[in-house]
Amino acid sequence: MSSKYDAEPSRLDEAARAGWLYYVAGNTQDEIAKKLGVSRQSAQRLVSLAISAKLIKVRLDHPIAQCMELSLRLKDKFGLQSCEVVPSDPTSSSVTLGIAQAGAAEMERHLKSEQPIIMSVGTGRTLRACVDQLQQMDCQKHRIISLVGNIASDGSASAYDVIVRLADTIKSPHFPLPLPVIAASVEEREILQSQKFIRHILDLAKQSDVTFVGIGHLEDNAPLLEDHFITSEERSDLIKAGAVGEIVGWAYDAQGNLLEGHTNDRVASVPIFPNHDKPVIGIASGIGKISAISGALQGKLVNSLITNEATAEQLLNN
Amino acid sequence: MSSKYDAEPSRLDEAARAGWLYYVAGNTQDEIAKKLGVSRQSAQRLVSLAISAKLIKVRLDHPIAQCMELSLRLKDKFGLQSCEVVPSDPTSSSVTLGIAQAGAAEMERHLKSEQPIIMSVGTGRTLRACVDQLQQMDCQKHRIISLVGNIASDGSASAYDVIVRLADTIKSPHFPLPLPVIAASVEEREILQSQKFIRHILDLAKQSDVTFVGIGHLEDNAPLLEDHFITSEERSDLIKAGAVGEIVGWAYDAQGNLLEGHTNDRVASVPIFPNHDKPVIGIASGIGKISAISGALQGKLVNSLITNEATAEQLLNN
DNA sequence: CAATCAAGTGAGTATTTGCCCGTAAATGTA
DNA sequence: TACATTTACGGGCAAATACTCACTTGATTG
Repeated sequence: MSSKYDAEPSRLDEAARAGWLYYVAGNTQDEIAKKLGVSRQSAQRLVSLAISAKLIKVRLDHPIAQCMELSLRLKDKFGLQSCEVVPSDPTSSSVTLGIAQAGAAEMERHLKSEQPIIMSVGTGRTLRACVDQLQQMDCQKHRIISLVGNIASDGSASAYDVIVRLADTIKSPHFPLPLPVIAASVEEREILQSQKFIRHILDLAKQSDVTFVGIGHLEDNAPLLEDHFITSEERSDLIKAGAVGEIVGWAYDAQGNLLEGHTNDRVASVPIFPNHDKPVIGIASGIGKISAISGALQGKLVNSLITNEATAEQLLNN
Repeated sequence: MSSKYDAEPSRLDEAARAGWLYYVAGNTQDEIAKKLGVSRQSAQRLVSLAISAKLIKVRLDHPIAQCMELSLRLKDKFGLQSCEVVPSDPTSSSVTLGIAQAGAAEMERHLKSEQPIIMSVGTGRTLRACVDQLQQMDCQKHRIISLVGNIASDGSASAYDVIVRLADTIKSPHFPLPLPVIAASVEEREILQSQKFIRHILDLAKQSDVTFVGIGHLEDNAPLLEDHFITSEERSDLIKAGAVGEIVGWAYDAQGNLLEGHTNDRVASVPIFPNHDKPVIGIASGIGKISAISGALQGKLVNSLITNEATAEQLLNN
């Protein structure tokens, strides 16, 4: 007679119950307190725990006119397959506010497909925030591929381990790319990528039905730099060569042309091709990323975009 | 800035924006009012419009959520006073897993009452499992009544002696029903039930503030049969007459109508009445019991239910 | 053109919620 | 064991939110 149910319901279970009663069933905290047999204050704590534990996920399902307009104009200007613009909160400092929910919604849209699909993903803070907003699903028939290695130059795994977290949430078979982001040399990259199982992953990535990538800038606090995938010198070289941004490690200039040479000779990520016919969705926002996003759009490195209002406006004034 | 893209923001758009700022960005209505340039009251109206127009979608990402939704739907479908659905553990074969804890919790909730109460209980494996989960309490002011006799046709006491065990755990005065479950004849039932102290118990049972019963099926391995309260022939007769389940011995059909005649003429248990105003809580789970539970719910023989996820889903697909 | 009506607004008010803080229980430490 | 520290609890209160009501506006219509 021993089981996981014997244990008194964990605090999180209670929080889930309280959160459900509050947000879904519309009870007041007093009613919840009565139903759960606790004080009102405890009920309040449970509800707020449900929020802070990310049990509660809120989404807005409406094309706001202003954002619609921006989205249309962006599609027009850059020939995008699709574009979603979420409202900005001018007073919030969070970079991913709203974007994360929209990205998660887009991912879910694809994951709900009846047909088995191959979804490939990049990495970074933004994608990670999206994945954190995903709801639990059972997607055993789909396959998730990582476009980018997760090993830093010091051998540690990346802090923004998007693919593992993603696969965990949606219970999909997944294929991380056990490579450095940028190999030590051209030869090393060749050797690493010629391994049979790596070739298999690269091959799967090519068949992707949908791709989600973040867009990295190359300013002082470039993600590639902060995560120690490139050195400060390498960044300077890239800047001198005209680089404005990077996608899964591949650096490109203001027109979205992939750079020849420099670190691009050693990037071990899955190659990216402009003008892909399947959806390649860039998720990015922030004024610091304007030129990086603009470049990616101009070079058609991505054909879909999820961003926010403020960023969209900047992109259009560009 | 005027172009084909311009669309004046409709009220819903404003509502969407307000809802977004409120729920996603976490602004207060005052802040929203300022940002949208309207009064605080208007902001409040926009936010509530966003909810009532279903623009805002809240999800709870936790196994409990599923159960709460099922519970709500069951309440709706069968007009129940209350309904609790506990998670199913697909890997466990135990019928009472989780149910027992939930049932015990519900019992404790009532037993904690300051006012002296009368609680009546049926019998069976499920109720026994609930009672086994009860914590020791001191409930001398309450009274516990058995709804059903505990004597089998061979004179032995029932193996699932719920009431004694219950009273033992909570130290309450208790009133077992020293009768067979099903008398040998209509006359015998009359004689037995006319005894003064039996009448007293039946009378107490009528005053019950809360009632807990199991729900028995009438398949091959029907509890009534296994415990030798009825014979195999009697079961066949019942089935032919349309019986799908029984509560404290009273057999009923798929619509929850108590059968006329058959063993029901001789059942010595406390009578049960549909549409009771006090809580009558059925505790049952298992796919084998679906039609029995469904009948009990349709006929309002119980007005509250404790079951598990899998059973709840079946009941709703019915 | 006045009457009617639907929809929206702000003021006022009741209810609900968030949070501080002192106390009590649980947990960790010597 | 005794003591320190953390954790949880509930009372109380100010802030935030929901609701009611009387009024305005503007469109519709007989």
